[in-house]
Amino acid sequence: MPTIRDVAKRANVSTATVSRVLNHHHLVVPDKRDRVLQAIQELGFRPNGLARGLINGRSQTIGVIVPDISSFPFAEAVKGMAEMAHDLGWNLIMCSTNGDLGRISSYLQMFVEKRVDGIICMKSPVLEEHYKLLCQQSIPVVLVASASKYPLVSIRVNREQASFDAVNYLIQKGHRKVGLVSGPIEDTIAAVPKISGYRKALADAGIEYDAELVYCGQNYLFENAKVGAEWLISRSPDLTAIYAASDEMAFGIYAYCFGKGIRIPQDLSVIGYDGLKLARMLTPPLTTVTQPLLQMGETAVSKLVNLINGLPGESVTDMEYQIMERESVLNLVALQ
Amino acid sequence: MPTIRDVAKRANVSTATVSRVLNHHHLVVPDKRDRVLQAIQELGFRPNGLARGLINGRSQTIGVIVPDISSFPFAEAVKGMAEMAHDLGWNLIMCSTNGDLGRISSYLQMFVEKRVDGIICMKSPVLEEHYKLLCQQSIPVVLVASASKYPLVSIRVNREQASFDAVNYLIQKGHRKVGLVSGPIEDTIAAVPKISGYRKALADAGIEYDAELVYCGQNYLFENAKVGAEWLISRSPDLTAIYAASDEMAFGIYAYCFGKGIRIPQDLSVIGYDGLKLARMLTPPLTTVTQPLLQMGETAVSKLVNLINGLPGESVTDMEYQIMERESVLNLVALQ
DNA sequence: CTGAAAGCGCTTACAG
DNA sequence: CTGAAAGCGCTTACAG
Repeated sequence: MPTIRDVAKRANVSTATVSRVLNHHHLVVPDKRDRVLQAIQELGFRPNGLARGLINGRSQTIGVIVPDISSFPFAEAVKGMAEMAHDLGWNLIMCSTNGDLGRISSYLQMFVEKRVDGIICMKSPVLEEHYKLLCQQSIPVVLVASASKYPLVSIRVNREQASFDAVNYLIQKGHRKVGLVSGPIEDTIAAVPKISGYRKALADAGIEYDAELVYCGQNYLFENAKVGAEWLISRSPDLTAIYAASDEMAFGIYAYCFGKGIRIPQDLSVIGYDGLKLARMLTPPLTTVTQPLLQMGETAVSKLVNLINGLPGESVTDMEYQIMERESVLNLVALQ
Repeated sequence: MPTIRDVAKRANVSTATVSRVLNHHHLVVPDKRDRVLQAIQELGFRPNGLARGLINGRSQTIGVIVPDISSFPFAEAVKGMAEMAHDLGWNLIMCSTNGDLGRISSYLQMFVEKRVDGIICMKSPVLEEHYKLLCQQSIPVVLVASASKYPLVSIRVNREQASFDAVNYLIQKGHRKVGLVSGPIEDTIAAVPKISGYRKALADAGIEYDAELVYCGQNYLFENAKVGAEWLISRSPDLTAIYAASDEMAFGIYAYCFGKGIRIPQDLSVIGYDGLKLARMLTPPLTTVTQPLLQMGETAVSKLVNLINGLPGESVTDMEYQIMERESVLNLVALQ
């Protein structure tokens, strides 16, 4: 593989000059510049990014940690990151913890060794040891859909408010007995604020909270939601609506209802959370709290690049969400 | 950030000795080894991967090109890659072409500059210019679910055979009028062999081919399949089964049928292709040709690492697929 | 077993 | 505007 010295020799200049051409220094005389460019062409020379990184102290690389790349919401956000990274000329090193939080430390170590210029951490906790390491190495971090007691730049949706709005939407449509299929109560980042928004909306409408109407799953997945639907409906056959903490869970509720001959929305209204492509594919199309997942991924990268370049970033960015009205919620008010 | 010299100074040895400890050379006297280890601890030293890569000519990094990370099948395969990469101690640089094949060249260039040790290319064409570059730089490549006229190591499912089996399965169940919702005919990698398997299965059973029973979409997505279902059913109301070229397309057919009151499988049988998590979630659960997507991703990484280490690899690995029988195909034979 | 020294491929003051 | 030289942080023959 040709090096900068080969190019220099062929163009009959010094390696310094070649380097200048490579880095678009404008103080190279046109004649030499052309010779260098031509030599680069002829040799098929490609600068060694490792050597560049070593000397510049920059790798043009961003480390990304996600819990599970194949999970629907993460996959959409990661796509946004990949797009923005491409547009801005950065690379992404992708790491999936696959539910094993212990891997976070080892990935962080690896990021340090690889000298990534910044890190995006999606829905993964930043513990004290992690935070210390990041500070010590002074690597900028952007959190996505996560939370931390440390002052890190964070991009998220206000889950409590969004949940409030979702449940309030159901209430406005005349639903008084509203079930919740939630994620695990231990998930303080996502499950707890959603439950809290649910409770506030009820309280706001003067509806008493009923623990029998809240099912907490082990995760946010399909199978769990089927169990949750069964759990809720068998205990409270008269509920008219369910708020699902994820679109995939809403899908599980659909499947359960279909099996039992329960019609959506005629017999049961469902509202989801996430705003996946999937939500549009359901029959009937799912009304859901839509987070701009793609855009969150894009924003994460662009904010991180700003941080890397020394620009300040506001600590928390609340992204806009919206309740995407489709056909899974019955308007009881209109029926009266 | 401390360097190897700081460690050496603190441990009162040479940098060479520190390096030996780092690389587990067993010819370091225990006393010094311990001092070095302790100095590393105290300083929080982390070797600079860029410097190591520069000198070793290795970056411990694999470049991955996929058409769209957020697409269901790719996301599952990428998860497999990430898992195996983690287990084997490699990093993945992830690049999504997002349908723009022109990006392949620029990603390849970037991979060369980053000195990746190998490349995985998923369902993306390797053109002459790409192949030349790869040979010239002698970077090992593994193709996944792709095809190439060049002798590259390739991991795939025999799509023609799998399609043959899928259609044959329908025929065995008594279906004689079988529709096909295919991807674009220009997709010689995936669509053409599937169509060819479909035709062979019909021919084998003595059923005449009918062009009115084949719909070619623009892609493999949900919306397209709805159009396809409409197209097929309006032309041939008496067809009893449809073979969908992707699970997502099968989902589209489900949605269309649901809207029209066509029951699956009572009125129409559907068989899919891919074997996504999604297939299990449908109602009724989708019978589908299941490719081991996760495992294909894992295999891609492990084979690539072998190539990088100079071990030979057989050029084409046909992965096992299976027809996962669920509940979307009616057995007409049993009904007679 | 271990250290001094050269070198991986690049960039950047420095002097001219 | 440009070249010689030093240096980024590491590894590895080489000699001892």
